Amino acid sequence: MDAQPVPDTTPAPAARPAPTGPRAARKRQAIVRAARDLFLREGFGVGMDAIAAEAGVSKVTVYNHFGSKEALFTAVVAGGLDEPLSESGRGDRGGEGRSDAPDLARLVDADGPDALKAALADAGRAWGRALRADTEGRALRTLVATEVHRFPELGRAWRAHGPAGHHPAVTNALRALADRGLLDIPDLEVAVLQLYSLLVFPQMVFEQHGTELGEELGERLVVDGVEMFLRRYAATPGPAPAPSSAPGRAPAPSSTPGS
Amino acid sequence: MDAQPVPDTTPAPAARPAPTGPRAARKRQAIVRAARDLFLREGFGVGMDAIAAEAGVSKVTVYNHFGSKEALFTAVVAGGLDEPLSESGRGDRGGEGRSDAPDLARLVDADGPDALKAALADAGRAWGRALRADTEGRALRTLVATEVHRFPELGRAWRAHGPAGHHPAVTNALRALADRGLLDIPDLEVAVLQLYSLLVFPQMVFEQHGTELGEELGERLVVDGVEMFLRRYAATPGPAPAPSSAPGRAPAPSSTPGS
DNA sequence: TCAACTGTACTGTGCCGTACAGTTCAGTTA
DNA sequence: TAACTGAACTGTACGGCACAGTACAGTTGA
Repeated sequence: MDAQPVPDTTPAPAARPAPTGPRAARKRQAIVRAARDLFLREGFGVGMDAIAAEAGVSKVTVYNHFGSKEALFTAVVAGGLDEPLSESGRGDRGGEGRSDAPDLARLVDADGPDALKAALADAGRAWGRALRADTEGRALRTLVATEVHRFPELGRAWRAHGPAGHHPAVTNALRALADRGLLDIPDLEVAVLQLYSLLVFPQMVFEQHGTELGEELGERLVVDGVEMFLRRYAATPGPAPAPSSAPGRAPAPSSTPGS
Repeated sequence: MDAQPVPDTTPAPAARPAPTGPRAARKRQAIVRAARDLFLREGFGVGMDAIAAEAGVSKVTVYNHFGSKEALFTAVVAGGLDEPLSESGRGDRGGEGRSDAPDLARLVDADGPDALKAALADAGRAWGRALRADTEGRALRTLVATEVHRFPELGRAWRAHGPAGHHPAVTNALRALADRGLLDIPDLEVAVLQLYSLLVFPQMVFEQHGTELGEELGERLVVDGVEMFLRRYAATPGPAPAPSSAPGRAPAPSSTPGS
């Protein structure tokens, strides 16, 4: 739009300095909430009047808080990305269970092959549940995917919330399990991706295509995926399990798990 | 919103009967092509003037062929879905290689574990290449995902082109391999999905998030994914490999999305 | 020859962003 | 507690712009 050489030294020459105060905070939150709902439901083409009306706020107030529609959009998206389903109770249709993140502690604390298998399957089910409940997140992803070319500044926050979002936690969990001799993982990065591939990616792909991976098929995929993952990475009980500097705790697991 | 009793009995009272003739066909094709390019690059918000200009055609001609912008959009999407990268040579940036579909014949004809492993890896690489080259398809998917709520008629064709697009071919290939005793697959539907999960879904998920699964990491995933798949499903060489020539156990023909 | 196409100018509409006059709220001082 | 004050908010109306769709007279091509 404007290619004027705006001096960065004067960030807001004539721009209102953004309202402050307790009431302003309430209004601002209402605006962001309404804008998110409408953006996710109608797309970026929704009008500012509609947003202001939905927020119960005058359109001028919207422009006093966020200088432009694009600024509002980026604020909404950035905020939505960092607030997966945070405590702000969305009374209507938001996710009910707090099962957003699977219990990774149970994973690392697994003290045997059977517990590990159960913990992995539970993690897969939790991921599936979280994905299924995260309608907003899904809409947000597709919305950003289409509009990111017009808002390059979103690229960073967008990429940060890609599939590598909570990789570190899972990576650490798998590494801990490998150090304890329960798993034998030659390529940790690949193993993490494979775990995701088997347990969560199918649902993501199906959902992105407007289809629903059925409940029953999802369960079969989780169970069989865990089976597959463990058949590949479960440490063999015989030889020295942990080569790294891990506390050499003899695991003594059973033989290869049955079907 | 609108509850007006529009008489459906007169579907096209004054609508032009759509131009015919050899010239009209050329123009029509040019319009569709330009519209697809612009829709995929700019989104549905692109102007009709821009589309007409890109097609080298008057705007009136566009409206003579397609009565409205929405009709043009649906025509473009429907056509684009059914023409993945068909022979119509897209000179500019379209996919170059004809590697769209991996060589499934080589898969079924594999005469041993090593050949099977190589064929699977090659299939994975071909899928990755096809996905990487299919920029249009990716943009089309996200575009439809965002606009499908405004064009419900697209839902059917959309869902049909989900991840289960070429499931049947792969399913048949795996079944043939199982019948020949090279694989031991208890749940065929799950096995097909797992093969996809390991070989192609990672790239799809990363691409949908604007990230790029690097070439090198992709190769590691293919190699390791094939390893994992075969470790799970390779028939044990010792005992009787093939239980029977009949499809041993494909009990769940549940609502598989796609044909 | 006649249908299809072109170029331009036009109407109408929807929407972003702003101006302005009046009103509500939150904190401060007496 | 009560009056005061200024920032924040409201409602409406408007400028300007972009765009969907049309009218019309002239031109091209099978």
